[in-house]
Amino acid sequence: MRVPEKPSLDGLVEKWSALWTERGTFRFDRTKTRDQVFSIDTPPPTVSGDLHLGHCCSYTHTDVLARFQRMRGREVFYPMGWDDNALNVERRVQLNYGVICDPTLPYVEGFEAPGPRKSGQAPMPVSRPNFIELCAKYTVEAEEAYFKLWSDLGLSVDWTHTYTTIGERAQKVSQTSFLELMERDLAYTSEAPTVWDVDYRTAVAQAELQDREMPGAYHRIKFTGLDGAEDLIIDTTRPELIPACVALVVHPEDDRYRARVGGTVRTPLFGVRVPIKAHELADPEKGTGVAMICTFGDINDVTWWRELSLETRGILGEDGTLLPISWGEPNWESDDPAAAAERYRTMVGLRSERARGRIVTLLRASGDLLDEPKPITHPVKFWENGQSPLEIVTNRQWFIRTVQFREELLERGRELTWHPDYMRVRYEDWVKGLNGDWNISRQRYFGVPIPLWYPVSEDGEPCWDDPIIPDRDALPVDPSVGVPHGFTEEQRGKPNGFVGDPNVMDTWATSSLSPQIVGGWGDDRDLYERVAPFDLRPQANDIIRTWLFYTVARSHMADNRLPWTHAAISGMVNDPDRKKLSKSKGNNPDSPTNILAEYGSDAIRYWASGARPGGDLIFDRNQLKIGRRLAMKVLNVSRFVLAATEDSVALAAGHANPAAATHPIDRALLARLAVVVDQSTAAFEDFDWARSLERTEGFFWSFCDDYVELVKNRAYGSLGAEPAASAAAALRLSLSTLLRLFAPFLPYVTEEVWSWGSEESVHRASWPDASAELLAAGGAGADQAVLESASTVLAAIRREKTNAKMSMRTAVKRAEVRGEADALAAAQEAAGDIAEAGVVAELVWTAGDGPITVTAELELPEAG
RNA sequence: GGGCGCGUAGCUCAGUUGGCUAGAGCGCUGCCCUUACAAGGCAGAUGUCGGGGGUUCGAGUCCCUCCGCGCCCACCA
Repeated sequence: MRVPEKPSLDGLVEKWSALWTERGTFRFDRTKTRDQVFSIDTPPPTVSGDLHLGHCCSYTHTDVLARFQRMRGREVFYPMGWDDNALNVERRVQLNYGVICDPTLPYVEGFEAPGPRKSGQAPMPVSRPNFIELCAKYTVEAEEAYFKLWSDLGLSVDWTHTYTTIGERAQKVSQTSFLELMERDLAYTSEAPTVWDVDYRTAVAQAELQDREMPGAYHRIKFTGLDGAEDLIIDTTRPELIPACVALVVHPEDDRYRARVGGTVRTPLFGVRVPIKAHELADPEKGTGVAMICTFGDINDVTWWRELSLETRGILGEDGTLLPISWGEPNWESDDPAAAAERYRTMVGLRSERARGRIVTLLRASGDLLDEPKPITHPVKFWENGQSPLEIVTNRQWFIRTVQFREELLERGRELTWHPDYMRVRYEDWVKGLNGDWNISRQRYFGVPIPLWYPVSEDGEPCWDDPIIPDRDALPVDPSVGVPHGFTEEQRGKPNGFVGDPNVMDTWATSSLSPQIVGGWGDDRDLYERVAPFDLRPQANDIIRTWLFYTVARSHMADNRLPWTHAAISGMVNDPDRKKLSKSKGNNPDSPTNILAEYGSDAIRYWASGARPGGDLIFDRNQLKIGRRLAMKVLNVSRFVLAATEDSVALAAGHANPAAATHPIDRALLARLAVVVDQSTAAFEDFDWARSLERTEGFFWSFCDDYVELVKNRAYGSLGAEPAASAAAALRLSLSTLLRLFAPFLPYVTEEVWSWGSEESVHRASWPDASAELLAAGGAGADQAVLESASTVLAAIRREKTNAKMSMRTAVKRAEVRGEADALAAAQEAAGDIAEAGVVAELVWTAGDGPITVTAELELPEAG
């Protein structure tokens, strides 16, 4: 037993993080079988973002659950991954190194990046391989920072099972899975209207869309009626798309326009004849009830275009600017091609917003703008990390089928156990609202390549529908570098040669395979069978529609089962004004590293663990302070218990003398603690870490404030050896139990204290068992009222002293305790302890009515 | 527009199937260096449980309704 004189929290994080690693405390034992294992499909954090407290929060929740399961005897498979395969990384690299990728450039050996660019300075174009090198460099550095934080936070991860989503193994799994889906026609390519980010020049998926309130304006515009028919008036926020107009649409039931359906009008400025169509999606209440269909302004346009079989007049290029058009040619017929061309010429090369300004001038001049634009704010779709509104352009993409599995995926959602249960609704809403298959191709560079080549025909055209598939054992491949069987590099891009697919996969297309990647699927069947399907998917609620949904979908398609049995969903961290923490909002209080240094890991974990499953958490320094105080209290009370009871009993559970806790108040304590253990355990089994902590903490403070105060002197031996042994047994057993109950939450301080009396880690100790330990040691059948009543009497005596403005050490000549008979009798069982703790010479018990009251006659100090 | 969650002390939150005078911590006020702990301890004050209606012997808890906040989905001409 090595109990320090002056215990301290300083240095515990460094000390124990290092020792746990050195001793392999959290190493996964892969000899264990599936039923002995508890496997966790840990979220791989996106390493491109800034570290913030939200990370600390949800990862703490996972770790707390992992530690509980480990102590319960499960062999915990708890790996970590880094999601470094992403457009997000490219964004950061562009910013940090001042470069932009230009795949046409050749590789430069020993390239030095210019660094963050100054305002007005253009980014330096670099080759694709150079760009990827920079991405790799960036992710390595970023991952070190993440590792440091996770390690300091005390995550009990087995770091020998770490993966990155850009790593070779992930690429292989991702490409293998893609090819399997392709073989089964569950992945397909198609040229179609695509939601497009014009800055990053890539497609994005439905799940990555985000609405932002943006200023806009209604423009009231006249379409000319033909053959004597009246003009039709529309309201639009996007007049610049008039050249892309292919039809007008009204609701079939709208009497104002019913007669016009099937007719034709002429577009303003460009003189194009467009049909008037009817469709239920047209809302008579919106604007004039007539909508302009353009190819394409929004997702509705795509629906109308498809369902009404309209023409295509695409005017937007992949960079978001208006393309040149040959007015008068097929598909661009105009009643006055020369005028159309003259007007349109001034808009070419502009992005939507500037083109809009330009066309308003033109419309005003032509008299087709009937009113001044009426400013409004309206929601506009953005890529969640983008800066410009999304456009819709038509090009070739790869898709994974999801829509046809809607019902089956809903069923999977019902099969999964959600913590909390109501999070299932978000999943169901999302699945019900799927409006297209999952677009997995991204026109980017730092990602898992689509592992395909395409033959090039005699006339130099790639045959997109006839891909050349690599051998499975050659995976992963990068088709921009590798050459397919039967071809040579010289044939790349040549007639009768081949081209590589230029695209990479959406990051979710790889991270949705995290169970397969980390579980050894494909390469290590033995491991996979020991861990899959996983027990737990922990994650935050903001990525239910992406990561959770995609993982369920992939598992359903590949294995026809759920990837895991439980999903534990965390909330978000908000600032005190309930706004999401975000650097751009300037409310990111401090880096987690600084917070860790200031309050300590246990304090952060305490704060994080206060969030219920699914519940949001408010950043609150106060809670951090309390957490630190709790850790300090654990240290101090442990010191007292161990020092005061040394040589009485051994610390570890099972070594306590079961017969030793004989005193009624000690037995009452054990009985009460037994209830706490049962409640904490039940809460944990239901994945409710917050409740477990709350139960333990509540007990702990009353243990310190009341019980320890009551029995302190007796434990020192003031009432003799046998009463002291009883107190010592109860104190030690309680401490041992409390340390283990706290261990998942406060791993550092509990490990420190545990180490004073044990060579083993508290994190490999067994979770407390109420009946085997506490009830067997004397708690069985004990009257808990003894502790409660004795505490009440002690508090009343303290109150007397406080009221008299006297020290707690002040002696009491005589104290009369009045109260209802049962409570009195219970307190009387602890008379000796009360007298010791209150420094009472004579205790008098008087039965009466009502709650316990005490009248104390204090030993007043002599005057002068 | 549809849905989910939330609304309890100045603040952050417990209050599990309805049951004694509604709790904790922080903050506030006062007292105390008490040999585990002064970056501490002890004690005290503090509430129309968002509003209104209903069921019940009894409602913070169940039902209806309204208000407010957060989020998700849809719409976004």
